[in-house]
Amino acid sequence: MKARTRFAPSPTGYMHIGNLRTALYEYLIAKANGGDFILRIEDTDQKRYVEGATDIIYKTLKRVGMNWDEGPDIGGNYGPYVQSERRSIYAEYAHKLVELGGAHYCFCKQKEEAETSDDEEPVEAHSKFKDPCKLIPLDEAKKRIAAGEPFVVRQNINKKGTSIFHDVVYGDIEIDYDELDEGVLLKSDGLPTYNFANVVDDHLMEISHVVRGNEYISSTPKYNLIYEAFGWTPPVYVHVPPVMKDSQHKLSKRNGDASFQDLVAKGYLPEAILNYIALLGWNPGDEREIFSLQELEKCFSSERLNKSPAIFDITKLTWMNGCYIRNLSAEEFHKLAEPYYKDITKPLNFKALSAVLQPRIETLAQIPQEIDFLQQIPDYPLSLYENKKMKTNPEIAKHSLALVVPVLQNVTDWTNENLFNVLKECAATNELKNGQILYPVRIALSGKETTPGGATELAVILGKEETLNRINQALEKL
RNA sequence: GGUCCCAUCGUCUAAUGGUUAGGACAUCACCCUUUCACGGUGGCAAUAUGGGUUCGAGUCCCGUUGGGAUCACCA
Repeated sequence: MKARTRFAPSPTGYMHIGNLRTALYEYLIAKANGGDFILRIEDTDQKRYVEGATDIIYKTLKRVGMNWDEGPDIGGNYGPYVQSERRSIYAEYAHKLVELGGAHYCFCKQKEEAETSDDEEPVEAHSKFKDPCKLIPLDEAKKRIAAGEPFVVRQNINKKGTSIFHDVVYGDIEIDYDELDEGVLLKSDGLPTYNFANVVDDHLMEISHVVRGNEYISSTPKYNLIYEAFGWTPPVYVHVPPVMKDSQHKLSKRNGDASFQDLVAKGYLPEAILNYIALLGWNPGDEREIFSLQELEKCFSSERLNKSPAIFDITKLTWMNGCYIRNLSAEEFHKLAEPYYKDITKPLNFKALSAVLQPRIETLAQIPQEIDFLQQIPDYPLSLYENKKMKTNPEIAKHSLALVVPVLQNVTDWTNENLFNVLKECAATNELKNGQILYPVRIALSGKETTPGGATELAVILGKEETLNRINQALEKL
């Protein structure tokens, strides 16, 4: 049987890395056996709704290539795919569940009111089978509802003993029914809680595998009770451990941790981010680490999912991003790098610049600091010309640069290879070490101790005119 | 606090009860080299702890410690 999985985010803001990883695993479970991946928006909490959040969800999934087979924007046979549009469905099933004995109507005070009153807390009473509303005969409850009294539908936990369920990641889990709360299923605003909407939707949409954070483990028996009351079959559960910021804290937007779009803005490639998070809690069983989404589809197995939390390590992501950057074709890289050249108004050889940058950077955001000297040469101290290994100092530099100027003026084939040969020749004929020519030239062209590319590469990027300008400038300075 | 879950290098992780406990990132050293990178070679580095079971335990069992989760008209 083909798997059907769903990604069911609530539109509360940015795309968390942890959520994206959950979506990835859901997508992969579906695609690993040719199944369908469904997108469902869980917007039953109107207080938390953020305008534009669904758009971010769409864009992110599309950007990483996780295309959904059914969803709010493209429809499908199990719609609607937005929970707020399914309101009547939940109400119908909630009332049905009451009839089936799986829930009851409750007229108790709302939580906020209860907290402000100084009497004892009715909230506590609910958790231990003491809800007075359970004793209200169904007929009477219905009359009160008909009379317009506000109500919620609350789950019945009548079972005793232990509940056992199987989880793909954690194995068999036992939880005592006494630990379960009789939680609200349908709120007084008529909208369902997650606890209820999920069960109803997952069943109606024929979801086969439910992937979610392991914080839901302890409430899973409650969901199973609802499935049971309706006579439905529960899905296969895949609870995944959280993605951590450090050993103590989850990665979370609230703590200001990076979201997917933050990382993209910091110069990380979506493909690299996806690849990295796939490995946060999963491994292929061999030593491969670089995977495209298509490759993951082929080798993913939920059996290899890890039980323990994984710390998000930006350093390793950065390394992996560097791998992806180096694997880009020169054209692809140039296209991605170009926006970062926007502050340079000089007519440089930008293709050559990209070529020199590509093997040297790990994130696109590193570009500006690498190329800051191109627009304008910084004010640098003459001591930069001092270099033991290159056997050079300001005096030698002055001598070398003076020799180089007429040589370069005669060069017509302004390529790295030719320039390198010409300068080496210049060194040889003047009985100088290569470094004694090349090092000063590089400093003269950049004013920096370290640069992306060597002297001749910089010369190609700057062009003949600017190169000679900068060398002459240096000579004056010396 | 009750309950549930987790525990291998600093980090991500591998290891049918039998391996010199493997790989990757980071780090260090060296090589390559027109600086810096890239690339290459090598080094450092882990089974939280105490008991069992077993000829043999990272692996199975129990305790301890540490960490996380959950106990909402949030998801």
